[in-house]
Amino acid sequence: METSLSKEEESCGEEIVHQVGSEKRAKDDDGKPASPNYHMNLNGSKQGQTTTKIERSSPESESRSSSSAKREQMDDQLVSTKAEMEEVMEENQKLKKYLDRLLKDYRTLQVQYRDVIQKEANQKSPHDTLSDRHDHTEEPELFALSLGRTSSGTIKDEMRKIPIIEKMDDEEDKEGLALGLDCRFDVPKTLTLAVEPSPNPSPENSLEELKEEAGETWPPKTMKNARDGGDDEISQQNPAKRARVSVRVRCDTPTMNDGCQWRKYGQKIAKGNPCPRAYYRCTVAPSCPVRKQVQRCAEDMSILTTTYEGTHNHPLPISATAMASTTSAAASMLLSGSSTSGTGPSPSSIPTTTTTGNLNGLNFYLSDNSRSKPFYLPNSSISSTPSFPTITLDLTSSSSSSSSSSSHLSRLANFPPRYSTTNLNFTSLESNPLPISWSNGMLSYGTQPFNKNQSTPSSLSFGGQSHETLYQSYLQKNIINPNNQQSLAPDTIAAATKAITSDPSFHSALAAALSSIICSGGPSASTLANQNAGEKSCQNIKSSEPFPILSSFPSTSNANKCAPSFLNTSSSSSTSSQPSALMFLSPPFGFSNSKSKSNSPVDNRDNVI
DNA sequence: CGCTTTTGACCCGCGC
DNA sequence: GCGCGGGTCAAAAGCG
Repeated sequence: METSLSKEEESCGEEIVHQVGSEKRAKDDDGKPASPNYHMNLNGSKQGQTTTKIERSSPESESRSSSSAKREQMDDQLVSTKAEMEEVMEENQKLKKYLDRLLKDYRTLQVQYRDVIQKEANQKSPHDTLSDRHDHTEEPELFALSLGRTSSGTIKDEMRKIPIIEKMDDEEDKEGLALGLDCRFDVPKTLTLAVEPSPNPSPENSLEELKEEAGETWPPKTMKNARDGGDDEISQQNPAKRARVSVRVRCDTPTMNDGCQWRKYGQKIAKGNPCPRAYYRCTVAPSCPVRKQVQRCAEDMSILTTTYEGTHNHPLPISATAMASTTSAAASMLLSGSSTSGTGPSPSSIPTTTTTGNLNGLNFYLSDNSRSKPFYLPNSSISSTPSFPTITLDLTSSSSSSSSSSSHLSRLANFPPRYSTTNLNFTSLESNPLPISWSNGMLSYGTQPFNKNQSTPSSLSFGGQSHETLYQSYLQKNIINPNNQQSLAPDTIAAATKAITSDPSFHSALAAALSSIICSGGPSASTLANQNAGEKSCQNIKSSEPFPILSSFPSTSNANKCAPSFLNTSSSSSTSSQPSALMFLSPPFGFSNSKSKSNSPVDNRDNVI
């Protein structure tokens, strides 16, 4: 630096350019002031955002006055910039807090909804109550294969966690940056809640505890025990209780970016599918037990199936928490499916109990038997290995198709699930009275067409009322209150779902919660840049305004490689003149702009998957 | 040099 | 008991 400055002095003659902080050195090199004429570059100023040049031509008076005027101007600029920055930071803090609250609300909704489902199940089979099962087996019914959330443990355990979560909230508020999906709400006394801990485990929730809750360790007990001959706890564990969440998306990239970091540890040609199945484990934390399998669909190579198993025991990137929420919701549906005895179209040759229905907009396909495999392998046989209940989020159907649900089912008929799966087809029906649809990673809400560039949809209004309040009031009115419990159809989960989802308050709350996910997500929101992008997408939110539904679908050209197919199969592409999607589920479902290599682990090297 | 991917080997559970 | 298929390990290779 010094050398270059000296050279500059020599070369510049009378005019010297140097930086603040080097001024003295430059001036004293020859013992004299370097020059009466110089430019002072404030580029290295602490603010780092204001660059101002001060030009002093000569010691004449008019030059001095001009210089002082410029100094004043610079000061004004500095002051205004500082004020502006403070405003922005303040607003940023508000937004973060607001977003945090919305995420918590979303968690709350999930928990309470699951509780309703659980109550339904308990009512239906009083001899096999949840508490009984817990007492006898210590195996939680409220499993959440939630990738970052654990709901294992008894209800009492979960209840004990509530103060912990609140404590974490406080800590997060202090930090002002953490965006957990934890809940904070007043627990109704009449409501038994299974509150899932934050993906950011508190010290009280040690990793070991989380592992125990999840019933998992790494290496998985199944392997560990088998090889070490260790404790036989796992052998007592019903493998059917270990759920998986499978996500089917159309994706051209080797893997979909879900916000986590994965390391490939194996690849196998599965029977019935020429495409190899890749095995990944989470590398965000060394001891994280979460694994995922990635495989292309045999009948449609553009469909990528990603199956998640396990629960993260570490804080998750924001986009990963979005996925966690999604999978958690799916796991909740899986739970409901397991507690639903309805039977539907089931291929005669396949020992599958199937439940189909339209849960007021959620077209679901539930199938259940003792064996489950996450992948549709049309030419495969039933697996001989024990497996886990699997819920499949089919995001490949086009919502533009008016018969999306039936087409989905017909496809299932053509390629029946040889393995037990629980499939959720979040595809809208035109007759859908509840304007929630979710297809190809896009979740739409509302009946009014909504331009994604529009920041505030008319169909959504939260007013000044907290959706948390709205939902809780609804719960009190229609669900929690035992007097009104009969307003729910007692024998079907569908009725419960319908009752919940048909309520406008729930609509609002759900929309807000999901929007919060949208804001928190991004194709690679684990990176700071994309976190900023995610925050950016939320910057339109004013806490005093009705919650705007944002289009957070990446608009950048490198948003994701899957976007084309993704958009092509959606009724609400960003270029559509009549978009129906009010909310775009930001890519927990990847569509990666693979910033990190580990986010697209197979990358180009794997030319098969 | 450290991390990740590749890939053959190995182990296990299940059905026959 | 054997074979099959799924899942994982671990050494070697690749990559930045």
